[in-house]
Amino acid sequence: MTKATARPRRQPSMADVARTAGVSAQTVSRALRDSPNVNPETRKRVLAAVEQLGYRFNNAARVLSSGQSHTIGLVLLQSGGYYSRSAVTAGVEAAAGEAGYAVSIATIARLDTGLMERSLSKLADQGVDGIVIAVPLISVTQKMEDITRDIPTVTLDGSRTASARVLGIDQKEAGRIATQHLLDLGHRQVWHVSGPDEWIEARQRREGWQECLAAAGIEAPPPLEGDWSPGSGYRQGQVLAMIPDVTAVFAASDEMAFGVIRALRERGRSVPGDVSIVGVDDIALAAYCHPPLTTVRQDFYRSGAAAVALLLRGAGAGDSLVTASLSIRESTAPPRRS
Amino acid sequence: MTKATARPRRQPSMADVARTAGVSAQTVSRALRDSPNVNPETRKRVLAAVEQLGYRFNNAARVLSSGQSHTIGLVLLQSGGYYSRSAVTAGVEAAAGEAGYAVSIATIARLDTGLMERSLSKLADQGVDGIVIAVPLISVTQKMEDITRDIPTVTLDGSRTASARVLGIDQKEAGRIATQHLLDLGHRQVWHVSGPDEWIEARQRREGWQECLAAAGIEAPPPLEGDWSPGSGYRQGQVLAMIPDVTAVFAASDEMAFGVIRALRERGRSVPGDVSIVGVDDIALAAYCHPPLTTVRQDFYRSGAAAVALLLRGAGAGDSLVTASLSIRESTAPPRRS
DNA sequence: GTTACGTATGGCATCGATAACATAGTCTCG
DNA sequence: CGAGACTATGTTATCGATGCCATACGTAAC
Repeated sequence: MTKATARPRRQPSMADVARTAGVSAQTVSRALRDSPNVNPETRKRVLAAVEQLGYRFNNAARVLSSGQSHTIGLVLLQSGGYYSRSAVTAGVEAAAGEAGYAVSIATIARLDTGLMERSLSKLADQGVDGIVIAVPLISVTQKMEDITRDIPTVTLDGSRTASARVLGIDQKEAGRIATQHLLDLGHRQVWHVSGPDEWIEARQRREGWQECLAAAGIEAPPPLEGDWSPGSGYRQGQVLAMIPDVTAVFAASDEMAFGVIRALRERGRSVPGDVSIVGVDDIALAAYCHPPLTTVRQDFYRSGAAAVALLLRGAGAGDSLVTASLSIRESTAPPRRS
Repeated sequence: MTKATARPRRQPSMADVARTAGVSAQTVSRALRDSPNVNPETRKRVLAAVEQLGYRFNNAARVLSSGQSHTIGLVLLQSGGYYSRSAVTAGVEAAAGEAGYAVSIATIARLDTGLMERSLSKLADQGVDGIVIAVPLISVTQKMEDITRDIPTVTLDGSRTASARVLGIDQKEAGRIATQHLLDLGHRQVWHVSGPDEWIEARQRREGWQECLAAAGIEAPPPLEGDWSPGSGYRQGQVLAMIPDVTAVFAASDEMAFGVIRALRERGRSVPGDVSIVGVDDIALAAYCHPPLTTVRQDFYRSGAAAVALLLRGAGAGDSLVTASLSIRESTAPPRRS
């Protein structure tokens, strides 16, 4: 080991590398990046010096002088329940990482405008180059406008800010697919357990359901609102169990769907014998619980990745909503002959 | 507005604020942070100027001059299946946020030493002040040693690096609790569907199971290895279904447990009538699927938070393993009289 | 044989905040 | 009432990399 042990632990800087390699700091900088004009021989010397000293560039300095943080911020909701969360995260991180970007996260405990403002501020303070909001925007304040004006932002739901581009999975389509499947089986009416009304996803799925029923000339029954959790599905399932002629239910999430199923069975209704149920998400358990759940699968991973692409490559790639597809399992069947 | 509108959109700097407030930049800096010695009057002027200009501090500059990034890195596994992931993330982010730290994430696609090295490098390059590894370390390379020597690191499983402090949920305890519950019900033998062997969590749960059986004077049957997913549980469940005298199974995750249940039922074994099953995690669906699953609940959120505390407050808080508790539901029952 | 241009490299200012030191006042106490 | 301590503020150097401009040397062109 040639390294002096005197200095306790200062990270070597570019100047140190330059000295070791016998060139200027500027040349080191060039050699370590693009650099159309660096002698291959020189570059080799520089890289050797880097290796020898264990040099690691200082991100802060780089950001300060270049003005680019190469970091994008991701706003998430803390709620453990919502399945798409981790898939979106993974997609964002993968796409960002591939482009050489880091991902910094800001979690909000619940849907709240104040918390949202604070998260965006936090990310803005960190100097992120772009922001992906994976949470529905319930309202857009002046402060949020200010931030998203300066920093490119993509929201993953259908809400719109002045400057935020919008990307999202086509949630209406999910509602339509699910409902149509039940109608195709022969059901005359389809009930709906929706997500919380603040969620644009929830509203869109509900609209898809309504439109599909309307197209079939059916008047939609009042939707029952849940909060995505199995427990809320269970509670609304208890309500549904008291209504005699329910034969088909579309739940806005798989977890709620299983809650509904449990409530119905406890009240003596069989699934799919008496009632057919469709969920949304296609969580891993959907195929293994009892009964295996028919559900609408959506590619959140891809959607997260697309958000980043949109952010980095600017417009262009955009607007292509990731589409939904139906996984048909045993929780749906034709209605019993009456 | 005294500011010239010529400059299109440069973020205002501290100097600008100082000028507007009629003080020096240093005073602004002091006013905006701790600052025991700033005249309240002056501070008010500064804050007014900040407000007026829409000043937002430049993180990179702050990091560069202070040497502290106020960011901690979090290493995650991309696998959607593993439930604890999002809970840990939330805990880490909450605790970090409270302490004024940002969280930067690095996801690895699978357990692989090379990928792990790259993630750590990435985080080190970003200049994080600390790292939380929420993934089992299958092996520790020289490079990883180098990085974790410079940067305080906490791993959330039981593995040890030279300098990484270790925090973790007591996984052995989880295995013991689950197994003991089954023995207490009167079962004479408990089978085990484990997680992948690279996971320390999996090994520890298996050890807990083995020790518990040993303490009861029972020779443990060979464990069946899964990968945490419902599908792997299903496949091992098919194996179990072919063995006549299986009456109790401990699965190392809830998702695998449901896979096992499905396979057993398809082969005509009822749960809990013929076979009792215990899982681990207490996912939201555990209480609502059929049958409701008896499972070992562990507080991953708290564990993530504890990791951050350990990182920031140094030692001291440490070593308190978050403990496990049993949620008893309908998937377990005494064995049928034979 | 100049002019013009391309390549490889070095020098210096700069990004924006902070640390360390310096400097006026103000207060306290023997 | 002058020394020492404390308060509030300003000055200057510094963190580490990059942008811009300058320079030295070839080399192709007219």
